[in-house]
Amino acid sequence: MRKSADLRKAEIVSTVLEMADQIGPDRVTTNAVAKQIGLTQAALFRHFPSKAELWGAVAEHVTGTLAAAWEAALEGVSDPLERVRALVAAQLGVIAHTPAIPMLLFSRELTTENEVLRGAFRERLSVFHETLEADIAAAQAQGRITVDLTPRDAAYLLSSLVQGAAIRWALGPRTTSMEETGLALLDVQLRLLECRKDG
Amino acid sequence: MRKSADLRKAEIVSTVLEMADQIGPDRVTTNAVAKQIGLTQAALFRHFPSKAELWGAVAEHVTGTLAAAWEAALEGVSDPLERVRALVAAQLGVIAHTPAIPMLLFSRELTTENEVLRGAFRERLSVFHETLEADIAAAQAQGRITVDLTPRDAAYLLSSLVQGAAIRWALGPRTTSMEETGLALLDVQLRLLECRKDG
DNA sequence: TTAGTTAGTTATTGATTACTTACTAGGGGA
DNA sequence: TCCCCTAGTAAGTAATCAATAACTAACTAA
Repeated sequence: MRKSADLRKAEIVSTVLEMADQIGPDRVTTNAVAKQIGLTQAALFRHFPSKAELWGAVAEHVTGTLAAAWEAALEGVSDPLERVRALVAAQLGVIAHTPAIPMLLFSRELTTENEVLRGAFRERLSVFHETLEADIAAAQAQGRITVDLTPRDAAYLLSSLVQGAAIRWALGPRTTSMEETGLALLDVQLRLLECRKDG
Repeated sequence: MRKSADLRKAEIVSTVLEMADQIGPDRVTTNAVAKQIGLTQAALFRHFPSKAELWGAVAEHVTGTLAAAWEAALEGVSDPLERVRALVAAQLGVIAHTPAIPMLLFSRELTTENEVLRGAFRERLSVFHETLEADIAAAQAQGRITVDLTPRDAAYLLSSLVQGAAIRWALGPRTTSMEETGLALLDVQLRLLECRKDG
């Protein structure tokens, strides 16, 4: 079936992401992608001049999805503690919906192969970290989070929580919901971070 | 230079680990390894019947190193809080010394390709988690760690801390010492976990 | 109706992969 | 000294990879 170039490009990108999760990013060959979609291998190169540019489009899609999820999560939320929770929850949600992301971070296409993509990903993750840090600092200023630690360290602990949950889920049997277990652990960590009222 | 088979095998395994870190696990071809050592590619197959068995030896070496590090760290340490710290510190140390480990967890050789290796790695990591969990429970019984969370969740937080530190270091510029920053963050998390004396 | 555009195919390329076969050299033990 | 085991080499193999070339069918606008 003949599709428009835009639709086909989007289909290729999403197929690459699916297959990257299923068989690993480096196993995603042009032939495998084409077969999965129902095209010939050569047809891919009508939409993307090289495989590297195909991976570039995939990376752009992923970083765009992340940014959109953060923006949506923070939409109209002003309470710093709620913003922290919303950010982490959004991150967990995107990873759960796009399980190839953790593997992608370590794939050769985004690290060894393409230094630009590696930089783009790192920059995006540092934006996440800085946003987290700022809201934590605000919560500390309100006396809602303990000042026993720096906002930077608290942000590291929270982003580590996401990464740990993602790793366990990606490597595990994937029976449980990553989002649920991640959010449950987030609640535990936030309770530790909150200033205790008891004596 | 002609070496004994045992020495050569060990040299091949350690070379694979080094190159896996430098260029990524899937980029480690038999040709690249042979060239790095100064042998012909065919010589590798005199020591390992297939590349899969070579990766098996690498995985065995890594899991063995981890187990040895844990044992050494816990040697003669009975205080549960100290054991927790020693375990996490040992884990950070091994990863810092063998930086290919995080990438290895997501490589096709240990996930898609070889289901046995994947299982071996997961089992080893769950042993780490259970040891951590037991010592945390002991520390809680002593009233040294808050009972606000389950030992399981606390262990998840600590292993996530290691994984997060490893990821940031592996993907980052690697200017700082992973072990130092990891240990510093460990202190922060342990302080949050410890029962507070103030009111 | 027709001419141009574009998504698609078939067939093939050179490079690289893991792996094999047949041969060689070198060192230690008798 | 001689011999034999073994680490190593030279020269290939089939399979698979990304990419290219030449061609075709389908859609669109004039």
